[in-house]
Amino acid sequence: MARGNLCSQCAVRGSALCCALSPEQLAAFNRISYRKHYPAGRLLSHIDQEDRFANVISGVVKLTKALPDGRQQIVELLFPSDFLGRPFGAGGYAAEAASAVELCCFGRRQFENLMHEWPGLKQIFLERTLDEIDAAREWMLLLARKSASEKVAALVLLILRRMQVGCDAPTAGPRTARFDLPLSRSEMADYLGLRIETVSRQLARLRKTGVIEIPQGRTVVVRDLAALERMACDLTPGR
Amino acid sequence: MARGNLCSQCAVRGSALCCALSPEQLAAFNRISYRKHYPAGRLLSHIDQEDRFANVISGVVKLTKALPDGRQQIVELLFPSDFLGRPFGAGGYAAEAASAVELCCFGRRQFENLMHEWPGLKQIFLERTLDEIDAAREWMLLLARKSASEKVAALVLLILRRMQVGCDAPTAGPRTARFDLPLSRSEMADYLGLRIETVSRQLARLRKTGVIEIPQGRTVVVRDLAALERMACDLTPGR
DNA sequence: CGTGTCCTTGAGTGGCTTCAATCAGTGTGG
DNA sequence: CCACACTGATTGAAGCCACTCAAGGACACG
Repeated sequence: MARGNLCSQCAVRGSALCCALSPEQLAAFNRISYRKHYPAGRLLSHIDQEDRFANVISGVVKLTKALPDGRQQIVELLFPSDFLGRPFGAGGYAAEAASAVELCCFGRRQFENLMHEWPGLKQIFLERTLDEIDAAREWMLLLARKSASEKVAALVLLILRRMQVGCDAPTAGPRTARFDLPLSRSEMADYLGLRIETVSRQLARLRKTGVIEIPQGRTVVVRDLAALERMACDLTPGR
Repeated sequence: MARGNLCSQCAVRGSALCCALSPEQLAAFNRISYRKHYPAGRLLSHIDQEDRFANVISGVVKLTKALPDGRQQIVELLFPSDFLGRPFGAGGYAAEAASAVELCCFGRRQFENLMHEWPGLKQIFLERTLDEIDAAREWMLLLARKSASEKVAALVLLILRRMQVGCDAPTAGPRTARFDLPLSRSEMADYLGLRIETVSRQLARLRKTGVIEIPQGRTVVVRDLAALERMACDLTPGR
């Protein structure tokens, strides 16, 4: 729990909610926030229970919903600069660190008050929330209508896009890329509405057709990005 | 297009976004809004294209997303008092009247400006948007993890709950209810991620087990609400 | 009475799941 | 250093649920 970090030097300064804050506001925000590290697999539910919210600084967080009988579904993946928490209401999700995670934490009430004091903050929070709805609906389309192979291709593409933001952002992305999946096969299945074996088989299929390589467990090399986009029925042209 | 309707006497006065408005604000809103009727099946996309938003006053509107090859999915159903439109961004949905619909329309820019002028409006809009996310994620769980019979039961339950709001709202709902489905079998399938034949078969199954009756096409009588809730894996106890 | 739409029902198929075995990688203890 | 256990991933075989294709019924309309 390291306080004293300077928000102005934060890795997600320009992309998280805080990008809407003036220097003075940022200084005020700096005073009420603190950083915290979590290992992969750690439950973050206490974040909600202790009335805390957070920004993801590094790593990936998964939000899951479950049925009483154990069936479960990841309903969102949070990447660096994403917001974690459910203001003005309950929630009902479980949050868990999918990889090692660094969070920027702050009090629920404090944040809600700041939103009322600083209209710019509420505005950008609202816009992000609307974007989240768009993303959720896009995923509904995937869950309901896409085949297993389309689903897996779409997920690889999603991770590729979200991970390479920040590291390097060439105007026109490269046609090939290498990265590590932040999810286990089981988590991929939980996000895609599939079984782990199906995910494995579809990844093998992508590998056999030369679209990707999997030199080692979680490492993926995209050989043919265009083909991957085609297979994913991707509609969002390189954001 | 009937102007001159009094917002203060509106059927959804207390439940739509406008519930956050003071009498003066409501009067101002009254001046920029007008009512419009649409027959079932009419595309409402122009609402977005003409930079207009709306509240649903009566009837049901469906929001759909589609893949290039024609596969499509209803991503949300809008009931009376729900908001139609996507402020601060694109959207990419098709809106269509599922039944005969009456809308309360207003200009996009005007509404966005009002949100900036009246913090209470923006606040309630934000809260509703967050609720929509919760609903979308609940539906993701359904689409990805529930069986066909669970899906159909959940949809009947959803419609039952959303339709009986307003007409009669006993504290503890009755254990039996009768209503008309605002959706065709085809639309039910589009919302549940199923085929029309599967929906038909599962409805027949519910009928044969005595949980519901279907005296006529779209008319449903729920005989055993508790059983229906059980079959739907329903988690939200009578809201 | 014919035509169209919507819904139902049946038969057969296929894609994903289920069950099960194997493999690779890692850590542990003798 | 190696045997062993354990976890995560892969692969195979069999089964099932929802899909596909197809026919027929119910009802409204001209």
